[in-house]
Amino acid sequence: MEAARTALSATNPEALSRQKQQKRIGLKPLPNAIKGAVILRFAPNPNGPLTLGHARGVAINSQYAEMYDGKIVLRFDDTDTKVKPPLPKAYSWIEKEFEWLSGKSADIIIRASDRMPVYLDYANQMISSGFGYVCRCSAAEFKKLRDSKTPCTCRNRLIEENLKDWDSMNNGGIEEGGAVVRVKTDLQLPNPALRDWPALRIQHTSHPMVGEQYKVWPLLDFQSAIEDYEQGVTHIIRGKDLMDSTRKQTLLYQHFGWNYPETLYWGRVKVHEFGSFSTSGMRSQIEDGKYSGWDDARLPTISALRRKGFDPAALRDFWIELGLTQKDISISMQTIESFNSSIIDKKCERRSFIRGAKTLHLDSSSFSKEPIMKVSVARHPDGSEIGNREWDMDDGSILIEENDLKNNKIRLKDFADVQISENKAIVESWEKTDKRQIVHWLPSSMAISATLTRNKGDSLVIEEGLIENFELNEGAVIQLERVGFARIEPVQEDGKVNLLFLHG
RNA sequence: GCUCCUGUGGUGUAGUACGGUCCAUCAUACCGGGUUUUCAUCCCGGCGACCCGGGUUCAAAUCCCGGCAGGAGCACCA
Repeated sequence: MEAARTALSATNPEALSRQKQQKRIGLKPLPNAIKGAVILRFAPNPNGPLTLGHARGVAINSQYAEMYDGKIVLRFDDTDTKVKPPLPKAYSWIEKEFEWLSGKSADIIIRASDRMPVYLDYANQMISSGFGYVCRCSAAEFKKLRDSKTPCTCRNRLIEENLKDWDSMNNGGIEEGGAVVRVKTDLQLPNPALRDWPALRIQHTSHPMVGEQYKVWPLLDFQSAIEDYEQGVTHIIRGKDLMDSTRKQTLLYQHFGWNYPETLYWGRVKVHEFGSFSTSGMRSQIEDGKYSGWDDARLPTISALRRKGFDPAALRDFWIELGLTQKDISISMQTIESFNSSIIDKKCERRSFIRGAKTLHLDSSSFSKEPIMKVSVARHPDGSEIGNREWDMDDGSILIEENDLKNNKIRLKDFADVQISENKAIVESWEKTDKRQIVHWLPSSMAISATLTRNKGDSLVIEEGLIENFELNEGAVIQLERVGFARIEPVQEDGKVNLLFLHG
């Protein structure tokens, strides 16, 4: 060690006196990014609303857009009508969710299905120029040929013949599965996924947005590549499962003489509590009635998180802290919740919620002749939310949780030390005099019945209780004292208050 | 099978391009303590990691070689 130091002091003395390592804050710089000239895109399939996983794409892309004064394109990749067909309502849901998550709407919004003429035109160019061809082989036949690096018989036909087949693909003359358009690549490429990859295929099913006017639809690798070029996208950030897609698209760009955008990847994310996010899986389970809708509290959708009361800034902070690593990771909702707590705690008012209520009669006779009529407690302990909640004591009957009756000397929070004796709570002191347990409570006259729903794994647990009837505004996120955060759901016909548990 | 990616504490993450700043950053979780009229918040302390093996070097988390482990793609899905 000493020898190393002396060697160092001779050759590289400044190395001995540098600062301690700090953690980099925020996202690392984008490669080759010019401020003001960055164009990013977020391209979901509108087969359902956004999930927690999509939030990563929104958060990171919009953060980079902000860092570089760039633009962000929201593009609906809706070119599949069979496997993951578009859900018409999802388009506007996604636009709104994007806006909610990023705090502003996308700079440009486009639907691939509206851009079909562009894609078909490029496909036509590709065939006319000879770097694309119509392949009539079945998928299975082609796979065999591809694996042995041999061209299929369709590959070397004349351009005129290809154009003729292209026309009949487009006018419905060829059945679904009867032909695809392939991009010519080097068949000796070591990566089998890249050899003469398919760019467009036939779908005769009706598209929910544009109907039956197109018989040929581009696949993701082609549509996305063309559209990125058309929009001038400079940086693509996508999952690393799409690495081969980048390589395929780069080959296509070479044919067209274009430069491929800078591309960055992230790894797969699982959340302990939810597993992975499959929009189509959720969709079928909602249709089967297993979940009440996309905002069912058990689902990892943005709509469910929003309904529970997550703050979009917490979601953003969380994803930006995770950054852009290519590692496959498994994270816990607890981490997201702690981001959320730190944002919402200071602005959530407190309310008392009593489960398993036990009625006691308050006896303050040894302190005052007159019964106590009013109690005033803070909306928030730190005064971040200024003001008080005014409680009307009425006949002096109060409620506490049965669980809190284990001790017979307790402190009613913000009120009095009491001794429990049968059904009486006898006031011993107004001031806090000892270390006895502090419990939350409520005058009976302030109580209104309520339910608290929380998701435990894949089930919903509903607790009945009584909530403090003081400014219960629909949609507000409040902190139930000694319970946790919850959001007030729309009031039902029976007047009952429904609370949806957020987290502790 | 072919192709590609990734391995830093319980979970994430910084540092790796150009080896010394690193007895390795920060957060979260957990444990302990303090403040507080909530089991909330806040504060303090603790805990605990460079996948393995070689090599190069005065010096390796960082470079090289070889293993091992995990993940992804090879769809007429996105």
